[in-house]
Amino acid sequence: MINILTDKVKEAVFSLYNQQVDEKQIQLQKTGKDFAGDITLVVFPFLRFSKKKPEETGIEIGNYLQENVKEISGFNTIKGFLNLVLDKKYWIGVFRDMITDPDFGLKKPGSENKTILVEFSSPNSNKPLHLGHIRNNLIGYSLSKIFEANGYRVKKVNIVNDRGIHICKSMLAWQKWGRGTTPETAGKKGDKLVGDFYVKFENEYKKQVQSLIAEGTDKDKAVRIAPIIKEAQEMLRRWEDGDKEVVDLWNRMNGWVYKGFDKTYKALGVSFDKIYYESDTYKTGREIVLSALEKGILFKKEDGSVWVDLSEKGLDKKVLLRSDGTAVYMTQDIGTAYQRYDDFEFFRQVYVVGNEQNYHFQVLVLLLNKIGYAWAKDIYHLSYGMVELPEGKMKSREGKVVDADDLIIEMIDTARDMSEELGKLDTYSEKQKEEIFRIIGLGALKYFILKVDPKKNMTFNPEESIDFNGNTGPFIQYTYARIKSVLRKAVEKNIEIQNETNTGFDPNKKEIELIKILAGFPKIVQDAAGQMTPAVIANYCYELTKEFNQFYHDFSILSVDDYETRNFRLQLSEITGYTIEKCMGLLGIDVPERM
RNA sequence: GGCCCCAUAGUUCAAGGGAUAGAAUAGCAGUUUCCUAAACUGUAGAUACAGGUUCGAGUCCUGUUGGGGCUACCA
Repeated sequence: MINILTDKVKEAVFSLYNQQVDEKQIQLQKTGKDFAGDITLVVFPFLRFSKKKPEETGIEIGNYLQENVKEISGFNTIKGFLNLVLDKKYWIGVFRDMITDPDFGLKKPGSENKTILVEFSSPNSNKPLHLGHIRNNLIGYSLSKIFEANGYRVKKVNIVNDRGIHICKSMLAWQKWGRGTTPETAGKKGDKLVGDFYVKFENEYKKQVQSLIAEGTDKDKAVRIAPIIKEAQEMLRRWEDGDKEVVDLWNRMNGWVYKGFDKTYKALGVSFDKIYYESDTYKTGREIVLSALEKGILFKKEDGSVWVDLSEKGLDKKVLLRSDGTAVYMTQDIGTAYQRYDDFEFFRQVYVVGNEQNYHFQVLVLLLNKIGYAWAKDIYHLSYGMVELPEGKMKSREGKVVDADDLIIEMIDTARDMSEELGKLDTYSEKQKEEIFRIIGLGALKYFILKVDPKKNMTFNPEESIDFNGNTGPFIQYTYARIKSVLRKAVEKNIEIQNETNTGFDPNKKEIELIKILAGFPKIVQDAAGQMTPAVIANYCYELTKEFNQFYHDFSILSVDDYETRNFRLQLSEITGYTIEKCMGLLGIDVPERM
């Protein structure tokens, strides 16, 4: 519709004022809430052509459009705004499209014939997942659904940082104080157990540093020479040499962690098409760096370390291989990116990584470009904001974190308490009930996080986030359950919904309003992909839900005698429920049949 | 020190340079003989400060203040 109007406005200006206008000057937008009309044209840009007052210009263009566009049934102008009213028949036409096309708003998977890679999660293998990872996972997962809905082939990938000093710290602490503990003997998830040893290491390390300082060593030196950190570094060297004992322990403990991660991923409802491990990709990275060094793209310092100079781009020099030849984070990321292009020939690669790594990705892209990879330009860093707690930033070293598993359980518990109190599910089996509690609890958590624009920092207040009223997941789920309930009642009453709507049918204002919102779904799906934000979907879904609740409150559906009205309202309810389900699906949120 | 990001009701979030800045929550006041009241209705409350660009600025530019991040031969 917007496209048709854009052309017609161009025509109008040409025929009225004999001027060509640039499409950028044609601003068509949704009419504001308190004004009559559906689409508004901003006429200010045309004043220099018409040489008339804004209102007169608006009326002239309005007249032209009404005569030449059959869907326009009227218009009004207020100041420089031309509000166009679309005919009810037009809206009923759109409504029929929605009803006949179950995939309304969604493109066929793979119709774009382009592959987008979405990297998310990217955990370290030395500690459990926390709230920050939850935001990361939810954004990444939702985004891949949104890309799919726009017709792209999507590959969800994860990179595990399984190599480096951090994992050696956990390993060392386990050797020292573990006494052979395993997740089984400790009765603990593997990632939790390994995380505990990481904390043990850090505590001991801190102690050693403090006593060194007390003995008169200065702080910087103490941090470097504490015996336990020396041991950890030695262990890392042995790992890089392939020392069997170290590698075996590394494999064993990582295995525990992955098992734990799998549980958390499963509980969150996210999955991956391919998991990369830094321990595999860092070697590729090193080869690339070495060959680039030969070509003179990089340079070597006297001590043998390899660097890239990005000062011409306004950035610093950056180390790529240490003087002992070992790889750093950046080296590994070069290797991973290369590997992925080799695997998938992506049209675009989106990294869902926190904004504290903005600099890292800026360097990565410039570097890949410098090395000569044409696909470097197709890399996009979706830099999401930090999740803060009301008392400030989470600090994993100080144990000030919200654990992912704990949070999920807490949300489900709250859903259970609330549901039992309301007592609407008393006739269901325990198993059925638990499934509903899970859907609600997770829905609350996911929606709370995804409704915020990824780019922005957000505050997570544990008390407020478990509120299930207002702009929340459960509010939307509740509306869905009510719609389902009405549809079930219709079946009980032997009322069959006919898939037809007479163009002569005259919906009331609220019904038209709902159709208008429903008709906006395809654009929302596109916008969400374009702006790479699930929040667009969440806010749309909330708006739709609220509108439906008002309709539901004000009008009867089943008890209407007039066949046509009742059938129309049932269709409207069905399509609203279906659209809610699609939206929530794009967010990775399930909807319950009842609650 | 240098570079980057952010600042909207008490609080948590919205607002592609466009109309009277939307919601939610907390507060106050209401709505259940009727399809699920986890609902609906009403009420009050905000663009950090100072300039500038523009017909028009929460949005763009400059400065100030306040907050966060990066600036490792950690990942």
